[in-house]
Amino acid sequence: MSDNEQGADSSANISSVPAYRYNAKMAQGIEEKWQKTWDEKGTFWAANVKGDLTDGKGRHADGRTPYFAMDMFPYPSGKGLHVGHPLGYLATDVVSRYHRMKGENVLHAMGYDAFGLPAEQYAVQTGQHPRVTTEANIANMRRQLHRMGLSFDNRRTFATIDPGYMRWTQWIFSRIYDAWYDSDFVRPDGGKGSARHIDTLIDQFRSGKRAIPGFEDSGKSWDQLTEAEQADVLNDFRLAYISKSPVNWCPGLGTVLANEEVTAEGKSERGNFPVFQRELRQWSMRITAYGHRLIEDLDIIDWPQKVKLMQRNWIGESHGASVHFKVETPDGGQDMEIYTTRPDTLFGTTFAVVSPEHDLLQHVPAAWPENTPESWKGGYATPAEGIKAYRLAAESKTAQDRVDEAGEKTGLFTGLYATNPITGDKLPLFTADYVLMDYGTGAIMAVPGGDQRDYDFAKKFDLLVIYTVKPLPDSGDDLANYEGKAPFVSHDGIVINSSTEHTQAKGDALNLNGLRVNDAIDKVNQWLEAAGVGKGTVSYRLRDWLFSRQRYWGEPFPIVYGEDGVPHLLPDSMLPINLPDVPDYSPKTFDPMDAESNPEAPLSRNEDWVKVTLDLGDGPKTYYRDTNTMPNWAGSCWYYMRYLDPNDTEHMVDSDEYEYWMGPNHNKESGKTGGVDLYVGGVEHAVLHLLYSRFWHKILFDLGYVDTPEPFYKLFNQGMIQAYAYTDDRGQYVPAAEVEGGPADKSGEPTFTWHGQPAFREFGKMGKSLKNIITPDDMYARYGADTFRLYEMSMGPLDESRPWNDRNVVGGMRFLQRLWRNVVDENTGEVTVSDVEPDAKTLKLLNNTIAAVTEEMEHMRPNTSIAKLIVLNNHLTGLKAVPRAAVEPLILMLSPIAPHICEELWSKLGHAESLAHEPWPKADERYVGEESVTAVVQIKGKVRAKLEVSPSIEPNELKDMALKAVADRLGGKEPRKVIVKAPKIVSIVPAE
RNA sequence: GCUCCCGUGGCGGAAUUGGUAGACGCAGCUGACUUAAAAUCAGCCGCCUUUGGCUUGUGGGUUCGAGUCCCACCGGGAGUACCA
Repeated sequence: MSDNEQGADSSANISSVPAYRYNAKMAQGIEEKWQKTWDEKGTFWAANVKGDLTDGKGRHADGRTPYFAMDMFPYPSGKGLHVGHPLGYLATDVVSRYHRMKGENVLHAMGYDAFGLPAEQYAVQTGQHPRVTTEANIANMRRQLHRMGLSFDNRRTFATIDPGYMRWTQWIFSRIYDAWYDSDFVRPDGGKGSARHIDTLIDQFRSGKRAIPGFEDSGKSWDQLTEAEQADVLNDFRLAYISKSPVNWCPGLGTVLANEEVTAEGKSERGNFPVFQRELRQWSMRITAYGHRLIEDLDIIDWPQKVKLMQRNWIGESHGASVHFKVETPDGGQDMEIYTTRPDTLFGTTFAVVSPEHDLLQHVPAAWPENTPESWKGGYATPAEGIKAYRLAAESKTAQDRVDEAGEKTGLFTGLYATNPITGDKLPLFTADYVLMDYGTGAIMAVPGGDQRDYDFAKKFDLLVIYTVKPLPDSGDDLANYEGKAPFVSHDGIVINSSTEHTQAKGDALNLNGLRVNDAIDKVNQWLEAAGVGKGTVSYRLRDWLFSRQRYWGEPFPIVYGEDGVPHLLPDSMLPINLPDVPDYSPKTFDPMDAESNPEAPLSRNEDWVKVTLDLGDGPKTYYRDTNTMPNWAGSCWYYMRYLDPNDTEHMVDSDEYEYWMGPNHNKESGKTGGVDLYVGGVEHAVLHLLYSRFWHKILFDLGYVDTPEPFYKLFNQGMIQAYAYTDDRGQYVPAAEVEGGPADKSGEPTFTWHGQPAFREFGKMGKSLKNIITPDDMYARYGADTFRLYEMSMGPLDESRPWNDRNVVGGMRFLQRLWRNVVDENTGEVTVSDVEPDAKTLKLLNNTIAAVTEEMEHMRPNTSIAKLIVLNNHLTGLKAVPRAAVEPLILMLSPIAPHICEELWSKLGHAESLAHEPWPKADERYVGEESVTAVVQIKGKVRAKLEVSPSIEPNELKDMALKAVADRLGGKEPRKVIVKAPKIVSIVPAE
């Protein structure tokens, strides 16, 4: 290849710009040339241990350490990328290139999450089939990413919509459907509880080892049940099951949604439409079975604390007790089970509350008991009448209403009384909407002396308040500070007023007085269990994962229903189940407030597809396909494994490849946990994708398909790139590119103008409507991909958000130009480096830079790496001749960040092979460190003198020098104290 | 309300276990080169009342020494919300 091809700039001949200056145009030529070379030579092809990826071009895996660096794969939206999107991709690319140079076998690839709402909505907008628009969007995104020089193994790319991929998504669903959670089973790793094949459950039913729920007293054996009865029993155990409880119905989107997709305000995360609770038959996944393990295993992975905390909070494990209260009802009494985290406060319970949906409310008396205070009746003539009205009012409240009114308690007496099992006290039973049906048991014991909500309620209805915990004696706090004003809610306290001595309780005596709260909880739990009225339990906030959507653009379920409505799993040989053509693939949406509307799946519009004749082992019969589709999270739950073995038609992933790339011993950095070595993506997936993915992985682990319990060992959240946007004086956004900066005003604030009018700056996201979008394509045209990469990597720490500032990009460009000039004569294009030995100072700087940059790269700090490389380059610029022995390591160290220009310079320096697999420079220990250091002499912490000393100076020698240097300040007096930290600091405390 | 994170020059940001605050870049200023400009190169560049003093959101504390540790407050961001 000739230097002239990309070096000569035709415009340079007219102006005075040197012919071989590194500028945008030259960068473009260099970059496209190297991208082509990498593609042709398969430079970034990672070698597999077996299978058809072990072909000639990739280097063979042979014992090299594997390193798997992965990005959260993107939705190919129609808008294309802006400069904020690829920050994480650039980070993983820099890391991948660095590890490749460390001699590791690096797996780095990119796929596309192409099902789901964004792709479908874009298709609906443009009136084209989703497959057409999705594939066009993928092509455009692939082009933008390719132009960035990302070092992907392009043989391993795929999209979730590919039939060869979707087949395995459906296959995994089938495995989950055919599994149940055996909480008594001891796993090979020693833990208790495991997913197992549904046949093991059937065996337990058959053998009588486990009673068949619902048929305990029927005397029927498993084989005497009808097919429909069996299916119904199994449904309650399967990990993928048809839910019978209320689900989130979003009429505005025309689909049901998972809890994770509903905001705190009760709106859909996408579109912000109201969401209603409706009883609809929908697919659900039993993620609650894994609640504890999903929390527990956070300890063995290297994730940001923030994300771990968000997952812990979302799962919301709380330890408490369930306690049975007897309730006197007209029909002879009912049992009420309550859940509490503070069983130690049972003696402070003065009333009880059930949620308005609670079953107990069907057993209320016909009339109010005598002496019922008027305020408890809510103005209603009978309990039943009041409860009906109260329930209706509670149901009509949106989640937002509940949030707004939090603190303002409402409620109604039920006419019933519950008996406290410890004290024997008769407690009035209320219903109130501050008790939620879907948490705990939907019923609580109210302790106004120890809980703010119960206290508020007690004040409103004039109920008794008893304190059963007082502040610790040495806390400086006193119960008198609370009485009549507030509950004492802290766990740090001493139990009081809690003994059966003066009560009518049955069973053994119990005295909690004087105990610390946690000890009292243990003691009371033992008592409850012994008395048979309760026990310690664990409760979760996490709900099962609603898994079906009424959408066209998703994976169909591998399920058909017989004429009798019994579901049947289709055999693996029938996979994939492809999407049919339908007359109209757009979702059926409704008035966003129409809670009574019913979902209508687009797939149901193709009757020929829905109704099929199949032979499922007992002769041809008519079946009806499930017309729901899976949520887009399905495809992204397991894609990381497919990169390992993308073309396998026999397995989801080959077990030897899994072992090599992700197994428990694949890489020292991931310890024994295994998993993806580095996973980079936005924090917005903390409780969505990352929770679902862990859940699926654990099922596959339990069932033996993978041998590591966690999918992602190290997680890193990149920050967001923010941007300035500008408005005119009417508040309309104006194009940011056309705004000019003005002088600072009187208060020091900068001013801005747009075509002469005043403009106002605001700060936030990059977006089309804000008219401040800058695309990678803009950057390629103005500076080239290397400068773009350099700028994004130098902006600051990768995990922090920061503003894009167009003006600063030029700094990176200048650095690359200076590096170029250090190697190439701008006018002639000749290589100018010298083969002379570097001088002592250059050697020092070079080796210190290598040591420092290596350290920075290990910790994913490209910003400080770049700063140090600039220092080295600036030093070389000042030399008469640039030594090859100094500039070559510099080029190698810069190459992960600005790979194209470095490849070009490397080849100009006479190297025939790409530098992608060149060994990372190693610092020569003889030249690391400094000749002399500046020691600082401080008096009372203030710098009073500086001394140039040897790094190995003896502390006593340094002390003498320091005392001499500041002798005049000490006035001849002996200092009170001298602290010597050789060779950097001498700190002197003078005499008074 | 609760929990977590973050506050450093005009701007983006540096600063091992507490040890010279402001690396590197942008912007700005001076000079060289140039008819001139750009580019490039060499310098300067926290603030003030400049032999010195002050300075990492504010006020305290611990320490010989605090951007870093502790307490309180102010400001910004994120998560979460009647979860018993």
